[in-house]
Amino acid sequence: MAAALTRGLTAEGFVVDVCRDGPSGLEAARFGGYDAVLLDLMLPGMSGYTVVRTLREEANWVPVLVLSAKDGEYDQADALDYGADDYLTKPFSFVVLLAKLRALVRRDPVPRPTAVQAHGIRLDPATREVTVDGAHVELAVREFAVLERLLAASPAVVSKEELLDAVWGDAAEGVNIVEVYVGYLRRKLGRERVETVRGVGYRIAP
Amino acid sequence: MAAALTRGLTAEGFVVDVCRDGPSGLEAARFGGYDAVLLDLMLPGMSGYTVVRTLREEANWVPVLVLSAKDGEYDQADALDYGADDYLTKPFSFVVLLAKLRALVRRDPVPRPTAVQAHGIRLDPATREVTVDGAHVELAVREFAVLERLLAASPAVVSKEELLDAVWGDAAEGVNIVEVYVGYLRRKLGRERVETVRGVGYRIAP
DNA sequence: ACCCCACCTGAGAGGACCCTGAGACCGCTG
DNA sequence: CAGCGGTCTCAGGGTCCTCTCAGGTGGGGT
Repeated sequence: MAAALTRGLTAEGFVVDVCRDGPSGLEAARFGGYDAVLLDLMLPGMSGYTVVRTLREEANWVPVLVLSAKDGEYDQADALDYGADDYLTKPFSFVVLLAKLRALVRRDPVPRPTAVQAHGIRLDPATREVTVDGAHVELAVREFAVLERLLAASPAVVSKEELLDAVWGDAAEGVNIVEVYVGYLRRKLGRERVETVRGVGYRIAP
Repeated sequence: MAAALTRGLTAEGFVVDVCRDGPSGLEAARFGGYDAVLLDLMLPGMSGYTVVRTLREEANWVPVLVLSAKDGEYDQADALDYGADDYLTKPFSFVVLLAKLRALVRRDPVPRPTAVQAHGIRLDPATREVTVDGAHVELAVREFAVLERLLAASPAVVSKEELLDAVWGDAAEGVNIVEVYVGYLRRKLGRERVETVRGVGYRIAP
């Protein structure tokens, strides 16, 4: 199959390198400077999951398109949560593969971590897990949403109005509810983690 | 289905607005300031293709996740080529939808306006951080606004009337308040940082 | 040398802004 | 039904920002 894909992609104008096992693919992705990686999940030596997760942990955001015979829905979700950008199940159409590949290459190579992280606070949108300096913290849905917004903006300051709009939507009443939830967050994360910028809003403490 | 999705996404902490036809959806996407758009291809009034293509032609790059009962391979390719960011075919798994949506939302971090800087004074509008020769300085909202204006104009001189108009607006009373706030700034930044040009105004000292 | 006027500043009133405890409401669970 | 966790409103109280005012200072023109 690697040979067939190489032929097809080359005919479409792509320049293709092939690796035949996990470790060598990881090595190539690390240092090859590729525009995109086409990754099979079933690899000798190292699973595709491990490859993509390792890359992301190393802050390598090369676009990864995962390719697999598996088709359980949770496999897709898993691959995406591990940091893959897109997913194709075999048997797949070459036309679709081309379209997805082009879409990936078009994208800006901006860092896209699966988890948001700043100043000791880690938040994983997929698993709803939040840790502060490694310690696990339980958050309610609203609290989680507020923290997510603050982390996404960090180190910038987020106004109460923006938080209100992002978390409560247009039907929001007043900004006091934001103050209350920031209070809840401080109680759970630690008093100093969320900083008030008087007259402006809140931010994650540096 | 819209109701079911709204319920599910709301439970996950998303804020959801629903539009039931193409034109109203397009309008909402244009002006709603959304983090992402979930778009069905089969819409009354205007096809989803048209919606996403129109948005892209208007240079609106809001992330779009297309959702459709169609499953021909060319539909997927078409949607992606029209500018959609990702694609899901019905019936789809809610877990996968969530994963894809999160991947889209975290894609592009908000572009931060760059910091203003002049003669040892650095001011970052996003983080509201002000440093003088590297030392951090705390400023109130009004003080910040005055300094921002002075820095933006630097090395030019800014008249009191212009500062008054820029910071206090039309309802301004007298220029003495400007003098008072320049005094506050000098106290915090250092006496020599803001220079008085008698009869004209103020400027950042060279 | 003198004086006028632009500018500076300390004091203090008032209030905007923010935090928080108490409690109502709701849906879920045992 | 009682208990509980999550959500939200409300009012009281503390902090510090904002602005006014009046008196002081000094530059520069005559």
